[in-house]
Amino acid sequence: MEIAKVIVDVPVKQTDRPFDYLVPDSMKEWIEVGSRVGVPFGHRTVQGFVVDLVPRTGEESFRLKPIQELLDIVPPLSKDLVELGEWMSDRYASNRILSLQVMVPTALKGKAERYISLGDALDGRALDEASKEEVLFVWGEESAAEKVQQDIIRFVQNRGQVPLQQLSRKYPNHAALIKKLLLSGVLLESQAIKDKLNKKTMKSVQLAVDIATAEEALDSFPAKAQRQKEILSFLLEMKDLLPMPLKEVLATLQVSAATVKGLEDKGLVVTEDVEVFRDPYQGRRFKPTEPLALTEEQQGVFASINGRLQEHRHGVFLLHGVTGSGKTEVYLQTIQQCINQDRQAIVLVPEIALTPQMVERFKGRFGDQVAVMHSRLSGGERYDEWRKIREGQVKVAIGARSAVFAPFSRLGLIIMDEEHETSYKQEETPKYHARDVAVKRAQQHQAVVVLGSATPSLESYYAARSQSNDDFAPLLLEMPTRALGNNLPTVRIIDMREELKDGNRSMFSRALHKGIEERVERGEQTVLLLNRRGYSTFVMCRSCGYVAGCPECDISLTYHQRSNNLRCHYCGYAEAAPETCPDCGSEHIRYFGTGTQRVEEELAKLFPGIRVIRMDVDTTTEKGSHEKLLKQFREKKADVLLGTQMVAKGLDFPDVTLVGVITADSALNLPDFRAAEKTFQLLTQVAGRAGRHQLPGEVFVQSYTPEHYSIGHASQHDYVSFVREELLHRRTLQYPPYCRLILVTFSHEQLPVLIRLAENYTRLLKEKANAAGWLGSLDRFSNDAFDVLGPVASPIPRIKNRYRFQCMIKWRGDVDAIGLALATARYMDDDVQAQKLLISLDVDPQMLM
DNA sequence: AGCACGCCGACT
DNA sequence: GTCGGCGTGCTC
Repeated sequence: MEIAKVIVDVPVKQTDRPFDYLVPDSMKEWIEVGSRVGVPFGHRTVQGFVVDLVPRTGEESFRLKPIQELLDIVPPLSKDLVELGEWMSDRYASNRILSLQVMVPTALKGKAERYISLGDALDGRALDEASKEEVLFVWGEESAAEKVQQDIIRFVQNRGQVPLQQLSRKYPNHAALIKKLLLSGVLLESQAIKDKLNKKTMKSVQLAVDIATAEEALDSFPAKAQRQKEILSFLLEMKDLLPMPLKEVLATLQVSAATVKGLEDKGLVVTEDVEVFRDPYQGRRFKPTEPLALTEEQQGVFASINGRLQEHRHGVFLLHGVTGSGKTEVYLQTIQQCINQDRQAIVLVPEIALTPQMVERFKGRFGDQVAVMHSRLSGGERYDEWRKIREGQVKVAIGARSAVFAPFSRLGLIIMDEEHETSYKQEETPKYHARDVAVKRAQQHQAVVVLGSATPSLESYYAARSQSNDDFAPLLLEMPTRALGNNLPTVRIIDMREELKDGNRSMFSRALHKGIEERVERGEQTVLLLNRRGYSTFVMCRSCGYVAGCPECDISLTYHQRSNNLRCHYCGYAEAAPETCPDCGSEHIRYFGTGTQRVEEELAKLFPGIRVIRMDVDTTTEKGSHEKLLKQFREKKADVLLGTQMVAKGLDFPDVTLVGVITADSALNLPDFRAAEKTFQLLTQVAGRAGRHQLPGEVFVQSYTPEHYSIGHASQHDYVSFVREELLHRRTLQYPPYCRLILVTFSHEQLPVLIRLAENYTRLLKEKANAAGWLGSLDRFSNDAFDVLGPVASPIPRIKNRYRFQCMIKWRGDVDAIGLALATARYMDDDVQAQKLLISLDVDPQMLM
């Protein structure tokens, strides 16, 4: 007999440790590390994951409870994923259960359901014979309730087991009665874990006898059952594709289900429920693609990566390639090598719904060996794609952040495209960065990681260049030229202050205006980008300066045209859009922030008859709408594609010869040390959208701060110079990559309490760091450093009526900053409990809000 | 997180 | 005298 260590699904720190359970003999062969189980926990049943199995030692085990149920035949997690989960919990200060849960589809987050069955107070005897008197005797009740009691008991008896919910729904006014029946032992309550959704099945037809017998039967078939004969001969023809969905048989042969039933009665075929995989790409055809001949540059990069792959040795590569340099083809051919080794590959993309073209290329090359993990898939679709991976039906998984956990058993390669994207960092617990998880997973599997980008994050680039960072030091590979040999487009920066000075108050500069005009005349296309990061359409009164804000969060409300209301981004609060100022009654209330709708209106005014496709949150909420809009644009059903960031990513249209950025600098003023980096990345990326094919491209960037180095270097396509300048700033201010950050956020309902506790925390942290001899070394150029800034009010100082303060830890080298930050939070457990303080840690934060 | 146990107010 | 309010503490 073994003991299983189980992490239970109760995400609080008191239970954030393994609990011991006996493994019943019946499950002995089936329970593994990574199994999902239902266990009795306190007075209820909860779901948990087995993280270890140890031999039973004796005395202690008589106090242990046994595992109640095993929830899957194939364990959803493997040993290496369980280890990875533990690593994540340590690294990102997360509960163990949350780290494990994030690795499996949400469909497997089961919850206990209560069931009612007949208890032994009736001793199994039929109700009519024995129990009527007995039951009544048990509670000594009379007539009125009598009938209902009998009803309930019969109901349960007939079904054996009834979900409590169902029973309560049927007898809504008799909760007390049910309770009594439970107490007296007539009814019995049990609990079992129920998954969020079931496997989808489909009625299918299969031969019930072997081929020879079936053929024999076919020859001697009674003449009057011609239809049945047709079916049987069809099934024999299709014998390699059995079982075949019943629907398909009926549709192909134009027969009815009754005919099939006739065959079934003869014992020649059977119908059965066969598990089907929902395929979100079903019926879609992907143009097959053949490997392209690599350029010399691509060949060199491919050789480096493939060399390491063939050695079955872990390695990380940072592939810095300009837009259009053909990174994807390198990925594809590397993956082919990986598949040839009978190993599997993961492809990570920032947000898969935004890059349908990428999916098409992978599906086109590898067909149904590819599983796609979309954020817009339904829970069931997601689960099915995941099972294809777990059950070894596919060789390649492509998806966003969480695809890094794709449960492959022989992982050979992880590719992360657009490595610099912030969406790789999860903002909810566990706040992991897919890049770091990818490196860790690859280490476990002796696999290769390829980080690709035209604008690598400063962290990765610096680590690659200096080769000093011991955490991970990727090897730098460069692809500086475009694969098709065409030039990067000319970028022209337009000073909007000059435009204003010359009396042009429109949002389009004269140059951009002329550019669009020319494209429309020539039948070429234009992409217009509105950089709205940190921007929103807020409501302000021009008379008194009133700004509509959320009553529970200190943040301005966003105007939504479609529903004509104002909404809070953070808590969902909504109110009707005012027509007059609620404060002073003035009618001069205006909606600010240049929305895409306003640009669209302006375009329509300036260029009568122009066809515009607008792509923003308003027009892309529907499933598949994104793809649809892009398809329309590709088919030249519009002259202009107008949108926010989402138009900048990975799109490739042959007839786009002009890209316009309406306001390049709207992100530059944000309180974020990465503002310049983000601006540079966005501009570089959008500039890469133009002139990728035969036609030469042109890019116009409108800006109010054209002298800013991020705009200047982006216009020259000069990543290296930008990095040099940006690194100087980062070093001066001591920001990543020269140190690492931990953001500690405190929240509480009362401001004074919050401030006191936040200050306590910071003071404690400093004391401990001081005692360890770490503190204050940040300014000096020492290898080890630790410093704490704050506490200060968070950039959003109140959310859902809780005030927020934060402090920032900067550290580097050989100090256990994460451990210390966590230990200090634990030290304040009493306050957390008694004062209802919340402390949250974000290791290596991407957003400082 | 749940859920039970436990100790003090407004009701038959 | 009882129903029930939610504070406190535990869960293999």
